[in-house]
Amino acid sequence: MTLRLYNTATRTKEDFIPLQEGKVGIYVCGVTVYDYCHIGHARSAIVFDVLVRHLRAKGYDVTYVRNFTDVDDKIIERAKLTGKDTGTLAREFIHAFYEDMGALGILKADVEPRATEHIDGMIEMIAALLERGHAYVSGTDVYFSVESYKGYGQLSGRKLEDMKAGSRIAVDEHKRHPMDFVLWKAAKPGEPRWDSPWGPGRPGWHLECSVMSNCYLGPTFDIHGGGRDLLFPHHENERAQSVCANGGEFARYWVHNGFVTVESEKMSKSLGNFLTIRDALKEYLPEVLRLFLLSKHYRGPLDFSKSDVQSLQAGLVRIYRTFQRMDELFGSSPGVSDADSGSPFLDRFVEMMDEDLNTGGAIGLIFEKVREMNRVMDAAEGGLDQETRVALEKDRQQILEAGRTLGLFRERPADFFARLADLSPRIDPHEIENLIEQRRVARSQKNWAAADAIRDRLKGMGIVLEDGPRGTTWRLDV
RNA sequence: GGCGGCAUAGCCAAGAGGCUAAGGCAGCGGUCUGCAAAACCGUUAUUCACCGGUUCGAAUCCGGUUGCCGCCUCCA
Repeated sequence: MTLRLYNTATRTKEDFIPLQEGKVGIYVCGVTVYDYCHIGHARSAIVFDVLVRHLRAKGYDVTYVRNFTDVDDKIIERAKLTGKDTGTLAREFIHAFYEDMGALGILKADVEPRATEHIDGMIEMIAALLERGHAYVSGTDVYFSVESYKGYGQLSGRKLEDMKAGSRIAVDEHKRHPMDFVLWKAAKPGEPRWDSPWGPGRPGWHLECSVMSNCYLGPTFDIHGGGRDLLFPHHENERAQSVCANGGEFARYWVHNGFVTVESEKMSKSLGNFLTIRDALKEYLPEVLRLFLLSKHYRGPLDFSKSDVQSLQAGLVRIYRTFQRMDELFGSSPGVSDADSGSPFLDRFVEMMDEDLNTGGAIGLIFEKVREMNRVMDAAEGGLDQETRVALEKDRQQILEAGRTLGLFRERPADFFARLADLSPRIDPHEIENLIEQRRVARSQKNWAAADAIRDRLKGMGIVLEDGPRGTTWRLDV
């Protein structure tokens, strides 16, 4: 089966055929490390994490490159504000990035280069662009000339003439064309600087991705990813530089993820709805966020609303409850040889994922499977025969397999529910156990009124009781 | 002003020419239970923003209308 990917460059879904059979090179624009990552960064990271996992599950040998932008105007500005030097600031937020993304189960990329490690390569690329007539020195800076590249605008689907007419482009006397962009920027006093043939300064933002992708993946590679907003100007500029300097095709498939809004509003610091990953993790479990962010197709916009996240949480709870029920029924893992191939469920799952990463549809499949498993367990009230046990375990293994691609179901059910309970710190297990014991006594005397009063009291505390054959258990009402 | 996207039940969301329009959440009825909870069963869109067109056949393709949204400036 062939993966089909929507290619922003052609605006159509295409069969994914890698440059070299069996191998995939993918470059994803990472973050600028001057602040904590927000839920939008999380979506992007998860989308490409899932893309890479899916490619690997399909047997591809993937080289995944994701950069850190650790020199940039915003970092310099933030460093000034906090009195730190830019290197320290960048290191701190790279550390925070790993903490946040690690919590969300996002795998590390194979190569995670930092812009400041590739200054030499950037200087070389600027020299090459100057030599080929695609760049010019103006004052203390070096600019890329967009008019020197006839393909400029092709990727994002715009024409230079249209952009010239746009009123939002600031006129800059140093530029030959308003859309020309800086390749090398002279350092002002106190700013980080590197020596170059054009004087001390720092590279322009777009340059690093051109240099690093070329360094690790070559002048032509398979997939380039990033947020929708990076399409223009960043990706357009990146492509222009790379094609002009290296002569390759640059990226063959462009994959862009849609934006996250919060309660229907775009995240912005002025609105105060800037939701960081670490804040979101105070309220929701990592897998709840992950499931939520994957519940909708990656290309569309996604609104992060409390009620929608909670409805996905309720669904995830049901899935884990099913796993827990199996554990109770026959221990944590009876061990099933996964040798037997031929799984209609996994075939359908892969088929869904192959269709431009239809994670929403794939999740639907998982829920159907979960219902089927519960049905089987309901039916086998008296006890499970060996055949049924094996079938159930096989089902579980298949869901876990699908979960490995989505980065879900990594927890043991007991841990999942414990962590869920930990998010509500107000509860006192001793008090609850005590009340349950009182209720047990009342129930044994068939004093239903007293028993129900206790249950109502716990209900008011957000605790739900479940009376089972082996006594009463409690859980948080979710 | 330029370019692009989206509109499917109470909410979220798959489906991209033809089997009864996935799935989740919420609701309602039922099985189970002392009563509940959980789980399961049933139920909730004769219809996919609106109007035309193409077709034997359209939620899916084409044109138009309306309404949201994004990018065009640093941004995942």
